[in-house]
Amino acid sequence: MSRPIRTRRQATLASLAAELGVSRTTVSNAYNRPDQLSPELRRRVLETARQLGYPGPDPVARSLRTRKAGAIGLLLTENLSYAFRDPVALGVLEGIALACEDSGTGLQLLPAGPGNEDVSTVHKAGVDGFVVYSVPDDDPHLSGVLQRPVPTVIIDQPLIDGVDRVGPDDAAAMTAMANHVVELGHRSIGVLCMRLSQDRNDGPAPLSRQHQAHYHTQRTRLNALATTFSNVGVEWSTVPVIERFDHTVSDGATAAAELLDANPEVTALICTSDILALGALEEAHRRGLRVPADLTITGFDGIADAQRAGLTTVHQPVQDKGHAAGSLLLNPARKTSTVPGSAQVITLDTELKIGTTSAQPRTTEQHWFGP
Amino acid sequence: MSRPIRTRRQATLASLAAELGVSRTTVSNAYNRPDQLSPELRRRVLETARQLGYPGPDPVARSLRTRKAGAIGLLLTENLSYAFRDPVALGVLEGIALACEDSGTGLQLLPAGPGNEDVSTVHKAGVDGFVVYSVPDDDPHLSGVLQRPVPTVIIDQPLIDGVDRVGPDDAAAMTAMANHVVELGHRSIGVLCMRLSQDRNDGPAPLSRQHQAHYHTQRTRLNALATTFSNVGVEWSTVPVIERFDHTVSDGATAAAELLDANPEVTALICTSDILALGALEEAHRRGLRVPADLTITGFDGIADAQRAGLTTVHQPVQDKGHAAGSLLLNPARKTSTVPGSAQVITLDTELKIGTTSAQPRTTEQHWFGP
DNA sequence: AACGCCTTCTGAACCGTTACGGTTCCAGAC
DNA sequence: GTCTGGAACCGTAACGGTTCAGAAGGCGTT
Repeated sequence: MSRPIRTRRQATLASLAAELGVSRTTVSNAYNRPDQLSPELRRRVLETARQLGYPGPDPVARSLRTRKAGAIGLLLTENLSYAFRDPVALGVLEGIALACEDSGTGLQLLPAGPGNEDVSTVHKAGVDGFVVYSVPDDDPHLSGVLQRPVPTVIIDQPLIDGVDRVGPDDAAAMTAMANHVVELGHRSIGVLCMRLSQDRNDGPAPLSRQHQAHYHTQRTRLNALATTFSNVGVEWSTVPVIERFDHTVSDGATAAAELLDANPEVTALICTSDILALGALEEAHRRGLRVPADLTITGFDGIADAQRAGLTTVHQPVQDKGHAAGSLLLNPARKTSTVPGSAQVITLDTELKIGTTSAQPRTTEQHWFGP
Repeated sequence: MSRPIRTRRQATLASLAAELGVSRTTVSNAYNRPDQLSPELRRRVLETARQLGYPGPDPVARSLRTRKAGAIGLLLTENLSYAFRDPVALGVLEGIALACEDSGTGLQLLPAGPGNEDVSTVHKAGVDGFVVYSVPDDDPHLSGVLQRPVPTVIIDQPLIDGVDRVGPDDAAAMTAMANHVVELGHRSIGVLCMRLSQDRNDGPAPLSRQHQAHYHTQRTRLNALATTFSNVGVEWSTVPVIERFDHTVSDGATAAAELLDANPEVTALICTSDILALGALEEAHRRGLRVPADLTITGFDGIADAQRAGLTTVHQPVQDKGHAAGSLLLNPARKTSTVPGSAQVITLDTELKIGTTSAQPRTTEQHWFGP
């Protein structure tokens, strides 16, 4: 197998047509509509193309004319290492890719990492639509995407008027988790959460920061916790919330350490992700705390490692999430998208999974206060 | 934040120019070469663009004119689930993505799974180059890629004249591993290998199949084993080689079971991948065989799980491999590519890692035969 | 002989942009 | 008062296709 000889200048459909003495239309038809010309002529066209080293119609020129690129873009404002290492992100990515494969569409990963302030990559991407994942509310790349006259689906966050969205009902899911912890009797809790904004803040997240968080899902989950616990008399402003910028197990561990050092009275640690919870679990073991006897730990996401660890968590179908987003973008339901305000929203089912890391608090004396 | 009102027909650079009473060139310059026009006019252009809902120059038209798509394609003839689950594939993918991110280039995953006989996706991808990974010698998508007048880099396999390649020296690496096993004294060995061809064959791979394997790296690794062991008097045709189509730990386990059932005399199991070796390890434990006392097991790749398991293996830098391939494609070294036969080849270093799964065979009587 | 129909092929418009090689204008030098 | 040089802007010609409305010719029907 060897590559065709590159002629002085690449052959084009026009030069091929000239060589054959037929019109460009005919050559085009030879590739795209075989029924529009005689088999004999088609054979000749293809044969001559081979001889001239003509590689077939140029995809870009075709895209310009047909207004179809045959690919969708994925906007992910994260380091690639995150996308390829985090189980949740990977599941979502796989789901999107699967949807693309189903419809024979390419999936273009856009280079829009945190260090990249250059929005032009979004403007330069020749794609038929965008999936947006794991992006803060105020990301400049996102507004670049929204300017483009192509359909867009946002996964999880942010929630933007008129733009399709796929995601779980975070508020309901976290409320269910909070209720579980409340019903077990915990009133002294701590929270570990993921990045709330683009500016790094590894440490306590005060109320103000919680409220103006640029990551919608984190904000929503914290709100759900705040509401539920306030309803049972826990003053939310006194609940310690520790934030971590990076999302690794060891970050979960250091966050748990930080929280337990400052608040040893805590009986339950609610984490907004399984990764953080797994780290908390490690730290608890390191301290000789028994889980759940001494400390209840809960997660969010339902990743495989969490299941292995018996973590009490909220399971969400990450692969389905990606697949739903891809399908929404690629499928003919698109036709209605011209009607304003008709954005589609797909809400995914979540499931509260009670594992072996949650139980009643050991000391329940504090509940016998009261009137 | 809300999307701009879609006018009857999308505004174009030309209509914007008409509206402003300037030439299209000027509008183009407003976006691409701010220094070519006065700040005041530029402001007016951008302002009017906003009013008209003009989203900036169309990326596809721009690509046609500039002959740059700003993205490269990744050809991977595998199920996406493989790409996203297999640690080696994931590492390679990450490396490629990192290289793309460095240069602000998009990475387009081409839908070319095993079920997809349609080569047109390769022809329709508007990209500036291709990275090819994990593709058999005779794959039709590959020849489609090679026809395209853009640079291509192949990772690992196949080896094609005049096409750039990045990969380890599989023969040398596997020879080193074979020597290690030979030096330990093993003469009765078995081999577990990955898919040799597109047609599924879960079972023994006879010599003929080994020789006409369409996966170059597997062929090379088997050849290295055959040569080394032949040199010490082991008749290669009697060495059991068990093939698995899918590449999972449990496939490794069943392959090991199959091999050990038929050849209980085997003292060392050489696997052409860590995943298979990890499966073999499982199966050995299931049978109560102690590793390495009763059975030596070796892998290939050096994935994280293998290190954790203490596997004796060959480590290859998978992420570097992807990164090297991406860089080779994207960097200006491209200029020399017109000279025929000047394909670049990057050979990556490998390292034999002796772990705790290889040792001398327990019964060495058989060595005391001979003159 | 006129008519309609089918097959096969063509001509010209169009997709939206950027590269290229200008022209125009005006301030400042001489 | 002419010349010069740079800044600002412009017109034309691609870039490489697809598409649609027909033209030309052959053939069967009435």
